[in-house]
Amino acid sequence: MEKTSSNTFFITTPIYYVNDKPHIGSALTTVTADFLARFYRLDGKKVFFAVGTDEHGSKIAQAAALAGKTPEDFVKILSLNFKQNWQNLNISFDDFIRTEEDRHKKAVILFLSKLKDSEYIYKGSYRGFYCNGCESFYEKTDLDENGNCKIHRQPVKLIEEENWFFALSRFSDILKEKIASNQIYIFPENRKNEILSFLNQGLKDVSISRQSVFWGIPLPFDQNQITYVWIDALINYISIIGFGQNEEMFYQFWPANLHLLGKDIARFHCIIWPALLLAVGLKPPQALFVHSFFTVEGKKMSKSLSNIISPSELIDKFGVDGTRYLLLKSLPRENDSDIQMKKLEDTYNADLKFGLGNLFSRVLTVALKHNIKNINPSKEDFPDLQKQVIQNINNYFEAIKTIDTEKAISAILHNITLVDILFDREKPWSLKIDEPKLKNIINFSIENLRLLSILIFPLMPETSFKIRKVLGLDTFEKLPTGALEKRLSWGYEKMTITSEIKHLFE
RNA sequence: CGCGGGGUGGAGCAAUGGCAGCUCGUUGGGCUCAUAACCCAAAGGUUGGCGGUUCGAGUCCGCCCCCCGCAACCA
Repeated sequence: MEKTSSNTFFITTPIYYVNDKPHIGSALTTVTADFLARFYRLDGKKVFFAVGTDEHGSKIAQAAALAGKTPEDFVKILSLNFKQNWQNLNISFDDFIRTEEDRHKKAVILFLSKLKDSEYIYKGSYRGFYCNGCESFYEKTDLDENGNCKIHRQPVKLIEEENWFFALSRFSDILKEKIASNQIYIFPENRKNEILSFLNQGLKDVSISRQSVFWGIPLPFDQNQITYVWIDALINYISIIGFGQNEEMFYQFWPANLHLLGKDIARFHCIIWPALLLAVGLKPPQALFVHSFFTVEGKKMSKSLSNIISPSELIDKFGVDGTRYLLLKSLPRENDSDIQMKKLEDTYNADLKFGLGNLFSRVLTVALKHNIKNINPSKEDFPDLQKQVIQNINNYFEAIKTIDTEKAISAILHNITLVDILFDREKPWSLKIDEPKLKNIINFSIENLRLLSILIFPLMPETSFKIRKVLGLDTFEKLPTGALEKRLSWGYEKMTITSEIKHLFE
């Protein structure tokens, strides 16, 4: 079945496993998704932006027991923590799904029933190394040099149990074809190539259930087996838009336009998930963006190194918008990239405090010094520079198509520089009030600020609003189709400088 | 020889075979409207190594060295 509307945009982040805390990695994915969601709302799309938490599995059950809580109470608190973190980062999600919610469980049960009805499910046996302490299975590669569990340093047992299997192997060719032809568009390209080369080796079937786990969703056709958490988790992408419960909404948004994810979970999303969907007759997602990881001061982020940076640490230092900006500018695409506090501070100062912030102050100070409050930009205000501004805006749009946030930001910075150069060249502060050039300079600069306020909105919504308020402009989070282009045209509206100037960034 | 990506000034990146550029940082100068801000300039490179093709190679070819990603149920 086709999507019922071509104007919708369904975008997701992974649902985060509640056993880990939110860190700058999960914040990175989430902020990037928010940037896109906000952009597409401005661009006239009907956006559905989904986030959530993954709450099942034996690890959670153990952690809950350790904390002396029931799993239900335990995950509720942890899930809320994620939600609050995203709210703190001003994430404009449209819905937040928890795998413990009834609506999700219902969707999982329906999905698995359909899967069972397909010819792709069979019973087989699963072999793995079982650690009593962890109550979970490991692969050989997960064990330490003595073949013991890394956490408990205890010997593990090779256990074989009956599981239900999904015939993933039968999807190799169809997936290859769809990915190679970009019907399932995986990018950046290196990730697509990786997935394709993996597919070329042929796929093995995967087990979709566990016997030894109790915290999860029982299979509808075998109550003794619990749905394997990954299968459970992936289904969130359809349960959140009403799979099996709200058909109208579901077909409005499915297939997803874009799944965002980190490279660690590329396989599940690029192979297993599309195969599962195809098995039950649903369309695979249209696009998957796989980003790379941050290292911190040259080292992998890990609990054992205790070098994990939390979003709140960055917010304390750089504010919400500053944090969003720095994450987006640092988004690692093809390769991992290194985060260093010193560098983040440098970037914050150069781009925000002394770039955008300083520009805002100097432009408004000069305008008010000459008592110019009413701004009416025209095509005659430095047409050569206008051309460059428009070129940069085009570059910004192009960059967003490929989720190249660094390039999008670079386009914004270029427009800031244009005004700084103009000021230095024309020295408006020294001009007399009746010199016609003065008006052109102020017009150009303020109009550029207006355009910037729109361009930065998806990145830094609060800062955008601050600028607009001072310029006497309305604020908005979504626009009808085609309206963004109009609003980005030179001289779209008159402005009146209304309030006192405050610094944008401290 | 498992598959794939890459090695370019201190950092991050860019260059259909045609003067090796951009952003940040550093240094010097200018300016003083602006948040020690802004503008200009300079320094800084044998483009990982060796060889080859070519009038001309970061770019093409061969060999070598080094880094990184992926190699399945880690939720």
